[in-house]
Amino acid sequence: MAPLRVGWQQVDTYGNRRPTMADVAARAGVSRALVSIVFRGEAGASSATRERILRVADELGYRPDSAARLLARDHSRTLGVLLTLHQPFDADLAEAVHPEAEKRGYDILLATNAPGRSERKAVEALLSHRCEALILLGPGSGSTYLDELGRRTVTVSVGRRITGAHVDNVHTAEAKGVRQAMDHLLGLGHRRIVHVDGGRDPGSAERRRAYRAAMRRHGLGDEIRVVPGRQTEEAGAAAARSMLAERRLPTAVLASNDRSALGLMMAFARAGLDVPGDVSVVGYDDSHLSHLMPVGLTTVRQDPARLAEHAVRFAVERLEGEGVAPREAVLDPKLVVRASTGLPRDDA
Amino acid sequence: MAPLRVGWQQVDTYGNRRPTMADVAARAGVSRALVSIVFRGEAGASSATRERILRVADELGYRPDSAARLLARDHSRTLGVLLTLHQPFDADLAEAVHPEAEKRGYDILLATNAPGRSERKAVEALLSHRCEALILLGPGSGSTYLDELGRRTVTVSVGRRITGAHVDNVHTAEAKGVRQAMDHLLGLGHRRIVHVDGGRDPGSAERRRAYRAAMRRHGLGDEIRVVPGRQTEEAGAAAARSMLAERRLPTAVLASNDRSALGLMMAFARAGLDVPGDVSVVGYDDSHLSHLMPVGLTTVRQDPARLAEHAVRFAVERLEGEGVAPREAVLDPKLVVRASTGLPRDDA
DNA sequence: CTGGCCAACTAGAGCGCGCTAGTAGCGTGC
DNA sequence: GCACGCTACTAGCGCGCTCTAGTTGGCCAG
Repeated sequence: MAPLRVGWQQVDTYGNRRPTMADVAARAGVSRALVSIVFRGEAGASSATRERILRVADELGYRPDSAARLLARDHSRTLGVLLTLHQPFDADLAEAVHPEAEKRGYDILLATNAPGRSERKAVEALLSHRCEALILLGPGSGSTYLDELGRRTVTVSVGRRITGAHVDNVHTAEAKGVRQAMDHLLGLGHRRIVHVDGGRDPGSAERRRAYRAAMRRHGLGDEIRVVPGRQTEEAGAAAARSMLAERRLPTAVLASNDRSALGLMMAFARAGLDVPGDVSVVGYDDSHLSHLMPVGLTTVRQDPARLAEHAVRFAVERLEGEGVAPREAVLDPKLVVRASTGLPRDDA
Repeated sequence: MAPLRVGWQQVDTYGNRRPTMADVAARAGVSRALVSIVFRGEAGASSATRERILRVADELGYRPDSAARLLARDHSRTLGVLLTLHQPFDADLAEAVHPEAEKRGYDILLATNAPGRSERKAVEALLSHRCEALILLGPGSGSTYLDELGRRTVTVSVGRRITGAHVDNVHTAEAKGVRQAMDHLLGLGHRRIVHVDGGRDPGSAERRRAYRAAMRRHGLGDEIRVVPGRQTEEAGAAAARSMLAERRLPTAVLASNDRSALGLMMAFARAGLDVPGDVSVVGYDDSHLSHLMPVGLTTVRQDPARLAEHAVRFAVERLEGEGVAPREAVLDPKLVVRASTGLPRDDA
């Protein structure tokens, strides 16, 4: 005798089984396959039948089951996105990825890394859900792991350039952005320009390097000063406090991103310093806060929509084109001058 | 003759099929069922076999397939979380939900609503992935829809109190928080206190009501003034500008949340006003920026960890306990006094 | 020696879909 | 008249797992 399955699955609070394709097919008087055709939007059903099936499905409250779909399909048509919830720029990116993926007929699955929840774990979760490609927003993992990952799965790194790994890269030309910012500061007459570093956060290494290069190019190698930090308001504020404590206030600060710049400005304000009267501040990202700040923040704009567009395109083209090699897209950033930068103070 | 499946599924960039339980079983010389038992951590395998299976799985790089698992299981043990990426408080909550769910053996699936991507769509996505319960962070949908949803699926609303719908509610005692804030302001001698509203954003209605009640209770019914807004920095700044334009500056402003308060403070600063010298500002949430602000923000603290804990507990208990009715948890907020509030200016 | 019990393990249906191979029915051209 | 093509539809396997209902073998009591 056939074994009977006792526990029924997927019941609502009334104990009703949730309807499946078979239910719709039975009620519409057609085969399951035809319902499948209709729901996939494929050719092969007359418009009359199509409408009837959709009507019946609606009556029953039928919704396709992603789990079953994922399992049965040759291609899951799902992109996994890894982000850090607390990075507003990641939110901008993730939001831009959505419509871009939809346009190409792909679904999105989100996973987050947070303190206590490692990036690897989040990636494993995405892969276990059959994501065909991964879009990693500012991944923190080492390039060895990412290389391994990139060979298993189509992988795109956004906002952090991964060298020597089998992954697509999409990022802005950090060096170019920093150079614009530095030229702007140097043009105003600043010499004692400090860089508040972003530590291991995405883009930081490139920005730091570009700062150093710009200083040297202008014969200011001796003035190079990098204050350690991270891409958070807290770190920016801490950096400001440490500069104040050391009584070595520069005339200008180039922050690793807007959040750090925001922290800097807040701490300077607390100390009674005027921006840009006493010290100029430049950020990076052009987050939505930059133009709201009491003193509008001069910053380097990155365009999340275009970054997202390239990321999705790279992923999809590599999934669909046979044997396409990983590529790199480098977008041009643009300096946005607002009120947080001005002439150096007199005593300097 | 049996039809042959041509397209193989889930291949890596080398064209290798990803290993399944059957592969592990074959290599370890056991049945698939036993591998399943081991990976589910159930009793019924000797520790020697257990270790061997895990070793073989590791050698092959086997990872369980969530899609298949979801499909086969009686209970998916998956909670769907809906959030707004751009709300930092949602990020705090979502981050706190994760470990709480894990502790109870549940998985998390994230979905976001964004401009252009409706909440319903996000919810449908979660349901299609077989989430057993939904944890909605500040849901924006109407109670009719949420009621319908709550009867189909175990649903918890966090941060927004939904009345008359079959859902669990977890939120702070908004009235109590606002009352504390108002008592603080009134105690300082403020009378002309304006509320900058959060519009339809979560918690706004309760906060607005509590503001009105507090004003009336102190015989200040005539002074009640609600400036429309939203829970964003932009809206706060706009509200500040409109107050300045009307030349009717209150002595204190109670904002709907910290983001709005931040916008207010920035706009006031731009206008050359001193906080709290010219105007006091109170926020809501106690986001991590509150204590970094140039002038520390007086605000009402909500504890995201405790909110998350209750939300997960409600969901899980209702899933596992038969016929448990939806409940409500109301957590006590706490006023945190910092530097953004002080005595009313003299002319008032 | 027999029977019973338990721990360790296996067989195989089925979750809800996608997809290939097939069929039925109906013009259409010669 | 028949071959042909085309549209509209169906049959049924298999995706990788879970889970019920077994089976097997070893050990011990009677």
